[in-house]
Amino acid sequence: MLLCIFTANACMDLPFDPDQCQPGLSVDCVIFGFHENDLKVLLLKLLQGNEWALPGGFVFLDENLDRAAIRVLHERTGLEKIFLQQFHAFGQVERSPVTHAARLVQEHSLHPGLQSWFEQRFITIGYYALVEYSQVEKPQPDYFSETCAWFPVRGLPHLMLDHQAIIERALQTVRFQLKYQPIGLNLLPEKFTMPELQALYETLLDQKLDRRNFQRKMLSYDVLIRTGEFRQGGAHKAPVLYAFDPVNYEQALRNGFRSVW
Amino acid sequence: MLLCIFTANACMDLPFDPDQCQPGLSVDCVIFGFHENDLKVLLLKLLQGNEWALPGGFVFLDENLDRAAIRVLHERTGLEKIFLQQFHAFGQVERSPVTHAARLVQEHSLHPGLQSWFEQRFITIGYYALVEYSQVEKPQPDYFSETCAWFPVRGLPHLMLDHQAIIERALQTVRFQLKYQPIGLNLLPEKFTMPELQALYETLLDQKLDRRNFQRKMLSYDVLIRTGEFRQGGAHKAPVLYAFDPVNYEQALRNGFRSVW
DNA sequence: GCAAAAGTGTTAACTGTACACCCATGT
DNA sequence: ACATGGGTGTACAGTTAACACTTTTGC
Repeated sequence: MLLCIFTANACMDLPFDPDQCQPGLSVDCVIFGFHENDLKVLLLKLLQGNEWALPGGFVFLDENLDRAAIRVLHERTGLEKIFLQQFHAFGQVERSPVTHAARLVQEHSLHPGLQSWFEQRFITIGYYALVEYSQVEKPQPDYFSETCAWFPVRGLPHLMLDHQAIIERALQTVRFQLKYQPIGLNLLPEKFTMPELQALYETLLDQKLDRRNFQRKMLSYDVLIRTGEFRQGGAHKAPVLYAFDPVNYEQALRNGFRSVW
Repeated sequence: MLLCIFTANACMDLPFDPDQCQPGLSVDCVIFGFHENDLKVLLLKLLQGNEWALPGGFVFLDENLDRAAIRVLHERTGLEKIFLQQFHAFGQVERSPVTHAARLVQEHSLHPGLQSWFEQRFITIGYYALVEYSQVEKPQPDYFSETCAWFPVRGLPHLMLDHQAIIERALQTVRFQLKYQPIGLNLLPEKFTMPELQALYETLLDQKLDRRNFQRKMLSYDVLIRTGEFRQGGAHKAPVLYAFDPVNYEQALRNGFRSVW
């Protein structure tokens, strides 16, 4: 069977060689972007079908798991060196129904030579990324999809398989992290204002925060550097521009903000 | 190749049928127990060899990932319905060197019919469990091992592959959780005293805590029930026995102790 | 009675919350 | 001038940390 796929690939120019991939394993990336006070997720529209899916991919046999996730992210967004975190392995049997591959082939969304590969039972490792929306100029669809676009997390289209649940879980993880670890690096431009950072927190938490207390608490975490510059051109008083202190940020990521005991 | 293993299994009575397992995937359980103010981990000693390993296993094709972890835990400890949490997927290429299986066969630790199965590149999903030491009467070795025993986390033997790193990561996760979520259910007997709970925290954190402040803070989390009974027979004043409130405990697990924002 | 372990209480320092006030900018 | 967004300050409430005192038990 494996040999058969390999032969198929040799003559049909498939996008990847299943024989070179870890069987039954995939990575899926929940790529969050922040734009116009709205949290967005990057999704792919499958060829021919009406379903959308998370950017994902397979893991080459000689490729580290994290590397595979970074590769997927890079192929879709062109970004490198961004914050990418594994958050959960999804391994329910029901998440990869055998009928799924046949349907995709029928709808001409999938090359028949890959049907058996897609009929495997898959476990997927979920990663989430926080990227700066404006830096992603042209999201690239992959071999299986026709469009790549941002969607607000509160207005997602119909998603393939359990991808809705994967996004939910990623959001939950991000919200939890928000309480105890710093967040915002890679999700905001290099220099940003305190109100912009606050807007990010308010969006993620879905909750209004007090401007003045937010500023004080944020500064007390000691992960921000006041650049001395200001955001000019706004309609009102020019706000101070901050940047993250990479060293302290990293440390806070590891240890958490508070030593409760 | 797969057919070959299947045939082998049919005539050689192997402990599992590789054809019925998710290829290249395993689960490993870091089972923590608490005894004599010491945090222990349950390990298996491989047949013939001098190496120890985490209790682990493979995932049947029709078995949920979590189920597989629960099964492994149950087979080793006899315990059911215990707190088991997935914490990380380990997917470095280097973690499963191809030479490993050959060496095991050479040392007669592994049946030659399984060599090719073990030569795959494996991704393992790490789970950690917190169990009550005394409830595990007789830890059971599996097909590949001769002994099953507890080791103090500060005195581990030489471990197979990257199992040392897996334990480290599990410990780190538990310590982080300790700050923000309740812990101790399943790790302590049903009824326990405040000093016992404190000893658990001190062991996990590797740090002395103030007895009086600990008690107050712990009670403020509202996850403890004062049973009204006392631990008799000690050399000194009989301490109050507490139990966890299952409902509040569950809730605190989900939401964390503090709403920081 | 004493030492050691356990329960309860007090106070001062710190942290968080809810505001008030002032400054800069475009209309 | 004034509406609006932004920076800084203050006072009160709540929480935490440090430490004292009392109770119980075995020797």
